[in-house]
Amino acid sequence: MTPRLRPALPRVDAVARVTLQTVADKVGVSRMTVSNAFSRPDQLSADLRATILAAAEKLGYVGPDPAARALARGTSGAIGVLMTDSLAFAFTDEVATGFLGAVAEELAPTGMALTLLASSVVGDRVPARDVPLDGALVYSCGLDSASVEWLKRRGLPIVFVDQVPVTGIPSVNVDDRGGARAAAQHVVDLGHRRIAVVTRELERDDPAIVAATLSGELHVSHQRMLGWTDALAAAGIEPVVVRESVRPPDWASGAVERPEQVAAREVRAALAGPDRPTAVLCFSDVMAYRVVRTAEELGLRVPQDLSVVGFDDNPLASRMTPALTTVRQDVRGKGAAAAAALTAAIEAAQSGRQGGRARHVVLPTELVVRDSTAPAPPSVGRFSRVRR
Amino acid sequence: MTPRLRPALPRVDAVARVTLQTVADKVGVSRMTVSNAFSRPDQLSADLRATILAAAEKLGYVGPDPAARALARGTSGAIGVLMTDSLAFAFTDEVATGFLGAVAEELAPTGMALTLLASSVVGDRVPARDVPLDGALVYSCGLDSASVEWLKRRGLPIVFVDQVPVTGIPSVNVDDRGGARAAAQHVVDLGHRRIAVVTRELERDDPAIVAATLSGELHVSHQRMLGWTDALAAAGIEPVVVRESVRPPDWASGAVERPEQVAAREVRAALAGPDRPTAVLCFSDVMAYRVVRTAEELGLRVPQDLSVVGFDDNPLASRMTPALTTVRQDVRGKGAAAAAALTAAIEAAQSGRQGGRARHVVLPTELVVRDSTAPAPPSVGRFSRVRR
DNA sequence: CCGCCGTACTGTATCGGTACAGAAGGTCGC
DNA sequence: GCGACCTTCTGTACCGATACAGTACGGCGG
Repeated sequence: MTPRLRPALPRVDAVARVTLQTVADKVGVSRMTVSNAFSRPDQLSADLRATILAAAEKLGYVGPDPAARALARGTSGAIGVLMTDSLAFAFTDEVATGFLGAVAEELAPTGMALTLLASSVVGDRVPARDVPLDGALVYSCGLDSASVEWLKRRGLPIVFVDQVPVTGIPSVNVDDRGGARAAAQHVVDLGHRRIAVVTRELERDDPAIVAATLSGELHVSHQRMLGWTDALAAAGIEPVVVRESVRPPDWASGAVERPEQVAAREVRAALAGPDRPTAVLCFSDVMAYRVVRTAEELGLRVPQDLSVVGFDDNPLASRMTPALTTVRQDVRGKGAAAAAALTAAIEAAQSGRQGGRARHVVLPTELVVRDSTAPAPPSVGRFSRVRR
Repeated sequence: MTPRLRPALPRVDAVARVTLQTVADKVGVSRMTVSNAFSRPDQLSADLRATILAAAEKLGYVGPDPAARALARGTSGAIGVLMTDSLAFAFTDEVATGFLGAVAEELAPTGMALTLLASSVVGDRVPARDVPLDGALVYSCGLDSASVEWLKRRGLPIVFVDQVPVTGIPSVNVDDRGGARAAAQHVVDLGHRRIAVVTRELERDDPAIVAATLSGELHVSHQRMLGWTDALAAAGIEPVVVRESVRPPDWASGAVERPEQVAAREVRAALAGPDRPTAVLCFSDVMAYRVVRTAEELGLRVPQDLSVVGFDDNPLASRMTPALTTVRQDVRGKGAAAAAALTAAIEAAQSGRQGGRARHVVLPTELVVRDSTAPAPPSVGRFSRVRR
């Protein structure tokens, strides 16, 4: 009964559509004058403008159609943010909300709207390709880089955030490596020698993962790993590594556990052994939170038996018990910088300037010591021995 | 030096713009065929399509321009959410993030983007009027209703959330009045007789506030107030009312306090008197949190000296100490219902049906008793006497 | 009285596509 | 051998505006 397959829109012309022309005919002026009445009031006399506006009101004309205006002007008034597959992430993860809140605040004075783009593809809809936009932020995107490609190909002004910097594209990053190094050095300084690292999947056999790592899709994970090993290697320590998959569970193939459940199981196994680590460095505060809970379930006290360090300084870190030692990144500063860089790029593009060299911003990180780290417990277990 | 005043976009035609026509000329087919190659692959032979795609690639054609497509098809692939003035609110308030997260999840299978619209007006940019959209959610908008008017006038499919229902426009609400009634009844049942209410500004002399209340801009505040007084009046109790302004501080006029600071001062005054209330009903959990902190500063114990009830069941409510007694609303359910209603309305509009009567959904609320409420303390003070 | 200028409005050419109704040519059934 | 029919393309007519280069005209200085 209902013609579903056609994507087109058989307009609802109960009342034949009212356009500039309708109004122009009614008043007896040119279409252009009506356009000016709405968009460039200084171009016509106040009297005529009033007449036109009145006629428009009577006819039910509501002003220039946004889509037509976007086409003619070449501007749509919206800025995109390309996110990980799930849009809900933008509202769920406290680090993401902090970042986006700052972006929104920075954008407020420009009067632009903020369009959240999923990087997933549904049917033949690809938001990054199909939605009218003036520019976009690419924020810590997952494996699915097709959408990033689309944004680039469209020639939109874009800014990379938490992605590997690329020449020609402005980027905003955080000193992930330095922060991770400080975290690792911290536990080393506390005397820990058996140390585990819990992070996102990295450098596995899966070609897609390797490619993603190399191409910078997993840039942040990579940098933090480098930072940890900087400090650990210098101390002659080889960490135990637990990796959490970055792929969503493939329910169809019989995988019934979510990635974090799998990781939790592995963490539990690592913490249960006789040579269990005495310190754990985590990719994020959320992961650290799970590690602390797992440790508690195993009867381990944090920090007496196990030290745990997170990353991000998520609000969760100071809220949880024990308060988490972590590496703070200035999430809001990152958002503000990204938004500023993007508006600058958009303005440059619109004013014809080819833009003066893309800047690459790297914001500092800072170790925040709280209650989840303590000196290494006196050695126990047959392999334990403090070196030096 | 730089032509700043012109809003127009002097195209960056370093390379003359590549369009369908360019490709068509190159391949020697009609423009329409190239369009079909990209948008309706079933309309031409695989061979020709491959040829066209190859030529397009070589010429640097990236696919149909979103703005032009939006105009021609009448669809932009984005759904708007009109928010309170500050967009940052969308990422700051935990109730809002819960709602929007659910909206995003419900929208995911449609492949639509989510555009956040500030209701403020910057210069001559009015997002609600200027951004191409397929439909919009109007979420608990503040005083500034001009943007709502724009959405309505554009004839977009819209859904009201936490606004007063209007015939012809689908709406999703929560049983605010019933929830507030339950909250009030709860403290009455606990024996409280001196009760305060902390809410948003309502029914003041300011004509704008009155208008906003009547027109439903402050619908939620109004309903909750009605619910409280339902129960309190039945018990013969007249509450003390503290109102928090809904207007942002007018720094220019010398107001140096934020509305919540002003309210905090008034709450403090109310709680400091000899006939201080023994229970406080709050518009939101966030307000309740502040009341608890203020009480503590005054040396009052919650709940022994003062019972406090919130509203929303914000995650904050179960996180704080003492855990907050509150009225739970199903924020995620609200988001899912709103998104579903909107997609239905959009489909109806696109398929030409005039849509079968706008539905008005009201979701239930539920009193959640935690640790911030207790029986009224034995009466003290000269006016105290338990009635009945 | 003439040329110059500013104001107010108009004409034309896009902006870059899509929808829909053909047209051309080949296949199939009888 | 001929018409129905399918596949594959094409032509035309929009979608609803804006930009820019005029044109018309009244006032003003010389």
